[in-house]
Amino acid sequence: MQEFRHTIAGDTITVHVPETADDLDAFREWLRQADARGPIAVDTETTGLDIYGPEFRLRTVQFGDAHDAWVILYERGGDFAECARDALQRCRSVLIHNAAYDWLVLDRCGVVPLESLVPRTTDTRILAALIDPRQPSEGGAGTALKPLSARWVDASAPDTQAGLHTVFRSLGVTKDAGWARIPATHPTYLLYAGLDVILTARLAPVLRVEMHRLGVRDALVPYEHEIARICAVMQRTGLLVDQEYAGPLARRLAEEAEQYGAVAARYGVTKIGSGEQVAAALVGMGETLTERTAAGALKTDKAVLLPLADLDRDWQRIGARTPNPLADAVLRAKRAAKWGTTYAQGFLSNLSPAGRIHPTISPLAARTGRMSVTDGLHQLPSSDHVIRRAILAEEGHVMISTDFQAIEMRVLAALADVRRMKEGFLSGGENFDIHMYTARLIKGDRATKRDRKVFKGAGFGKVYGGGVRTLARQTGASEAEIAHAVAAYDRVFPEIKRAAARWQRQAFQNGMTFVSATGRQLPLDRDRTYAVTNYACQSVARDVLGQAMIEMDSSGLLPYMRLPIHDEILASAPAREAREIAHEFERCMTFPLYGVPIVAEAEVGGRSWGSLYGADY
DNA sequence: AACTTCACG
DNA sequence: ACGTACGTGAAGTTT
Repeated sequence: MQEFRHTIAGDTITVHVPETADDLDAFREWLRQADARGPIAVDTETTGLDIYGPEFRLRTVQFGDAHDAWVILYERGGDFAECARDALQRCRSVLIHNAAYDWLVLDRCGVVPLESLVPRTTDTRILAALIDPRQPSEGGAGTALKPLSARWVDASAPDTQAGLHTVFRSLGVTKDAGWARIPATHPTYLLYAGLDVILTARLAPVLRVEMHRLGVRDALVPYEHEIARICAVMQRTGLLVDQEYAGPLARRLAEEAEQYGAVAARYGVTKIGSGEQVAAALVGMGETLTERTAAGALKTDKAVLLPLADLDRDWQRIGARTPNPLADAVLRAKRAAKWGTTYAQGFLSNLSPAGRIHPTISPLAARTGRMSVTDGLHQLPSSDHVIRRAILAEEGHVMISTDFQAIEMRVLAALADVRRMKEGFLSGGENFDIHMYTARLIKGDRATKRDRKVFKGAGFGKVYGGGVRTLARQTGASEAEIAHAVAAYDRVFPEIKRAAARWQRQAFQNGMTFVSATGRQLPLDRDRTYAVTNYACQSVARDVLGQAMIEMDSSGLLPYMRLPIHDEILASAPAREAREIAHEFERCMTFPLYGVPIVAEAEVGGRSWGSLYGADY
C-alpha cells in the first residue's frame, strides 16, 4: 500500500493507494465503516474530457471522507476494477463535485449505470451554484473545486489541476495529453487524485450550512438534481450528424470565405478578423468610422459594416448609397468563415465514432440559472436552414420542436402582477399576440404591424433594462418614437416600473442579492441594479422550463428529448407517433404561473432540424 | 489572457 | 441625479 500524507485545514489527511489484494480488503473494510457513518465522496480520473471519443479510458476511481482518501487504480483491471465497481454499487450516499461528468464517465465505461448512481448523489457543484451562481469573471467564487475549497475549506489547498499541468510540462507532454499519459504511479497524480475527494467531502457540510444561512429554498436541491439527471441523459444520447451533408457544406463555406477574403486582400486586409486592418483600410477609402469598442478601438462589427455595404439587417440592398466593396467582402467572408468553421466543421470535429455529438449540457450555467450547451448547438443560425440541416433525428424519426409562447413576457406579467397583461393572456386564447395586443391598447384599432414591432421592442426593453437609444437602434425606429412608446407602455402597464423599483429595494436590503420567486439567490452588480427585472424574469423562465422537463420525464418523454434551448425543447420521435408525442410535449409545457397561463406550441418537422427552418429534408 | 466579433434565446 | 439592454459559447487576433 502506498500512502501519502498532507495537511488540510490543520488536519493530517491520508491518501491510500492499494496495490495488493490485502490492500483492497483494507479499502473494503474502511468503506463499510465510512458508508455507515455518512456520505462517501467520489471522483474519477480519466484520459481526458472527451467521454465519447475513441481513446477515452477511466484511469482511477477515488473514494473518501474528510480524512481519508482511497485511489483505486481502475485501469489495472481485474480485482481493482471489480473492487471499484462493487464499491460504487454499494455506497448508500455519494458526494460528487460536478456529478454529471462522473455519472457519464462511469456509465460510459460500464462501471455503474447513470440511473443507479444518480439517486444516491449529492452534487456539491449544485450546492455551490445555488449559494452564488456568478462566474469568477463576474466577481463570484465560481463553482470549480479549487476556488470553492480555497473559500470554504482551506485557503492554501493546492490547485490540483494546475499542479498536475506543471507536472505534465516537466514530463514533456502537453496539457491535454498529460491526463492520458502520466504514469498512474506518479506520486503527485495520486496525491491530488485523493485530495479532490477529501476536499469534496469537506465542502458538502459547509455548503449546506451556508445554504441555510442564506435561506436558499431547500426544494431547489432535489429539483436541480432531477434536472441534472435529465440533462445528463440527453448528453449521453447526443445528436446525430448528417456527415454526407456537413462535409461538403464545410468545404463550400471555406471556399466562399476564401473567395471573399481574396477580395478583401485587394484592399490591404490580409486577415478579415483583424479589426485594426479593416478599420485602417476603410478609413483609407474615405469612410468615416465613429463607434468605438470598450477598449477604445474603432468598431468594425456587423452593425457598422452593413450600412457601409448598403445592406439592411436582413442583408437586403437599401439603395441609399454605393456599397463599399471592402465592407461587403469582409461581411461575407466573416459569415462564411464563421458558419463553416464553428458550425459545419465544428460538428465534424466533435463527432463520436458513432457519428454523434454529445454536447456538454450545463443545467445551472448562467447567473440567472439558465442552462448552457457546448459545441455551438445553442447558437446555430436561425435565419437560414443550411446549418441546422446537418443535425438529424434518428433513423425513422422526425424532429419536434416545442417552445413556450412569449415566455418572458408571461413571466413578467405573473411576477409583476401586470393587470392588463394578465387580462390579455387570460382572454387571448391559442394564438394570442402580446405585442399586437399592447399596440392596440395604446393605439386602438389603428395599430399596425410596425406599431407592433415598436411595442415589442419597448416590451423587451422593460425586461432587459434597455434605454431609448439602444431600443431605437434595435428596432430601427426613431428615438422620439421609441421615447413615446416607452412612455405609453408605462401608462398601460404601470405595475412593471413599480415592481422593478420594489425588487431593487429588496435586493438592496438583502446584501445586493435578489431572491427569485423560486427561491434562487441572484447577486446584483452594484452599478447595474436595473438588471434585476431581467434576472427575475429570466431565472423564473428557466425554472418554468426546468419544471416542464421534469414533467416530460415523468410522462416518459425523456428518450425523445435531445436539447433544451431556453424556451424550447428539441426532440426526435418516431414519425408514426410524432403528432401524439408532440401533443404530449405541449401538455408538459402548459400550466398556470400565478394565474397567468403558460402555453407552448409544438412543430413537427422532417428528418433534419433544418426542416423546421425551411429545408426540404 | 484580453479583446473583439458573431451566433442564439 | 441620471441612465444603463439581459444571458450565454466559440473563434480569431493581438499582446
